[in-house]
Amino acid sequence: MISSSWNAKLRLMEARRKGKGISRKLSWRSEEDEILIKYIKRNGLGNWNLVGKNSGLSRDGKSCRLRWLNHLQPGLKKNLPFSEKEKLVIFSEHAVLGNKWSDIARQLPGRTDNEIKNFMNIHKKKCLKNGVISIYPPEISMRYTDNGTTEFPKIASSGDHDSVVHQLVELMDLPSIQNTEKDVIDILFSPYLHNPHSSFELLPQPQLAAAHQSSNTSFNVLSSEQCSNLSIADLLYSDYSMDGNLGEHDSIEIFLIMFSIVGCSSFQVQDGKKQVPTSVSIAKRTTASASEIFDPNQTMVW
DNA sequence: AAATTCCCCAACCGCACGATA
DNA sequence: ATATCGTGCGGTTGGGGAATT
Repeated sequence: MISSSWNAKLRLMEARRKGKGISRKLSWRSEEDEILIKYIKRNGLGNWNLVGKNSGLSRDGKSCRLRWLNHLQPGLKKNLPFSEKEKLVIFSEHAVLGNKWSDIARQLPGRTDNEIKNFMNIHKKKCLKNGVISIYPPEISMRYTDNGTTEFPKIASSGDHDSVVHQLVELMDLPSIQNTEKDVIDILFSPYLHNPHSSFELLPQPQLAAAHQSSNTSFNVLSSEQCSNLSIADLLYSDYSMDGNLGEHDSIEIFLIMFSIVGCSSFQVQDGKKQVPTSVSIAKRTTASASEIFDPNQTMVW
């Protein structure tokens, strides 16, 4: 067996020879793969830290685990591009689950979470580059827009605000309230604003505005017109945030629902009157998924 | 042909969570 | 109740090959 410390030395020397200093990332070599495979065949899967210590590899348990799961375990469809069917599953699941890569991977035998994550990240990047607003194919997006034929509840968006809010209250089975927008927003928000374990980060407006200015990648600001053409899933799971003045006829229902799911960094109630929020920013979603928030028995189905 | 930029993927990092001592 | 350990997850980074200049 090749001494692992000697291996490490060789690689260090190689890195120095290349003039790049010491690399932080060390690619796995075929000899290392063989050692790991042999070790697991002999000892079975168990304590990864012990694998790191006892296999003779100069790798920690985490690194061994990752290598095994993503590259060495049997049954992986390595080097096979995603089929169209697999892509559809990814988009479809992502539209519902968001960045729950491991959950999505469980729907696709032979695929790993890392693979799927890379695929979606590259896909999102391409969409952004090509000016494609929706990251989902039309057949997926359709399910989550109010023009779609399924699942997502329809609310007349052309109605006056009170009627829209009233519909929303009925739809969400909210307790009887005055049905003003402010009341609705208060109710939708309260679990997140007052829950110490809330997974939503609420950015103050100036902070978000500063983030917009200082970053050209992490925030992609959409006009409200663009927003109203997007599916809910896009709004939730792509890297968009919204910032801007909402007009009278913006899709208030989308925003109200989004407030409840995503969290809203700020809204204004002007002159104490009920008003469509005039200045809205949506903070980035972190962990909770829509299905965790809504009772599936309720009218709203995702 | 050489230098530079782009892009993809593998590897790493930090954090959260559950089990156990 | 608390500390520690092992595991799993999602976000991010860097190496290196491909494409472009």
